[in-house]
Amino acid sequence: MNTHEDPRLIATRTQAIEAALKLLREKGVLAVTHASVSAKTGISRSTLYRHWPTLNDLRNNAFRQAATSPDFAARTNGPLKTDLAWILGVLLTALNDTAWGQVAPQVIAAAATDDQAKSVINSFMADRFENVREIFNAAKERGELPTDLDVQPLIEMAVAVPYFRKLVAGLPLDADWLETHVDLICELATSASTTMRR
Amino acid sequence: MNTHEDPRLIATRTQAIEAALKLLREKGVLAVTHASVSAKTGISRSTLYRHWPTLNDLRNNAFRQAATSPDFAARTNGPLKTDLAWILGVLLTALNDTAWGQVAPQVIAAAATDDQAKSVINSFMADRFENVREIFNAAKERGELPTDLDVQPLIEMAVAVPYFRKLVAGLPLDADWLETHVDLICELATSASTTMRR
DNA sequence: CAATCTATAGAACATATTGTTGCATAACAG
DNA sequence: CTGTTATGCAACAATATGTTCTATAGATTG
Repeated sequence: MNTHEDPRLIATRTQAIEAALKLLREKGVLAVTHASVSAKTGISRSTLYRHWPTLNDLRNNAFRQAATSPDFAARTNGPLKTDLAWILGVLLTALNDTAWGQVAPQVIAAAATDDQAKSVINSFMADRFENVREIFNAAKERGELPTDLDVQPLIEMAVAVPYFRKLVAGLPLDADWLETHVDLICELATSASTTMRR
Repeated sequence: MNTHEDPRLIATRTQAIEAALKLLREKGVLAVTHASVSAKTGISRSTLYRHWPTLNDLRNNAFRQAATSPDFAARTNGPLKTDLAWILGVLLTALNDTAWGQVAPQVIAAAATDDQAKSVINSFMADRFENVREIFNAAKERGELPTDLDVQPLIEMAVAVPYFRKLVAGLPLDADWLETHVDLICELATSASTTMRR
């Protein structure tokens, strides 16, 4: 029975991933190679190849690490605007100030040609959608929104704009923008309530 | 005086770019190299290096070609909803069915590490913003919207969501989605008119 | 047309990246 | 203590990315 893994495996993995993430943040995807991680950790190149047979394997591991590091717990105390401002503020901080912000563009980049990277980004986004959905659902339960309102398009708008500004348009994410954005989403949620039912 | 360029230069450039774009669409960025373009055109590798000294130079040239191919002329006859549905329909078609749709993710990808690619995507997006802005401005002139309405956030929402769905979330762009999206943007434009002034 | 540039083709060379393999050594598990 | 397994090291191979040189074909100018 192998309930416990060889401690050497664990040590190699954790050290290598840590170094890979550091390289990823500081010098970009291209700087993450078996050779560079080897140099940074002292782990031999051949060992790294044994753990991650290809470059994409190695890099996607660093991607996953970056994607799981930010803390995205939603608050659902209400009112809607407060909760939305909170979760989008967390997203803003994550994009501006954490590893994920530096790494996300590179994951999107890799996702264009690599399925592992695509799965990293897609599952990350699914979690983000869920965070926002919880908030809308809580607003429904409090009676702030009608229960049959279709919130999916609202969720996408809430999350799409910050990513678009950061990744595609090269525009900044600051407090002013956030306030306007939250106002618009709330405006839309309440005004659309009269028309947008599913 | 050199008002006319050597026809050999022009021939080389046009053939190489055409081949590069084809490779870009069919096999992805990674397939665009001096060697592959040489094989496809018969132009010698050394000549290609003379025209585009680095891989990025070569690829960005193909990017620019893809970015200028779709036709994005805005219609501003009104009403707002009709014009918006038109321009976003053009964008939908471009992302689903043209070279740009296949290439855009790879340009975004490259933009993460390459400034030329960043400039390609940023100027492309600036043009898209302008298309939508014309439509809102026309609506203002017709009196459909108050003249002091701040349309920038609306423009960003209109354009951000399709790109986000395509590039980041891996969601489809279809007619149903388009209709909902246009409705929401119009809803927001008119309802926000009471609150969102600049 | 002749003389002179200029772009291209082709091949040889250089270097870095991305792995692969075999073997000795060190660490672990029972 | 004994077999098993992960690691370290060095050598090797294939490919990608350029560079440089020379001969030739094509363009331009007078």
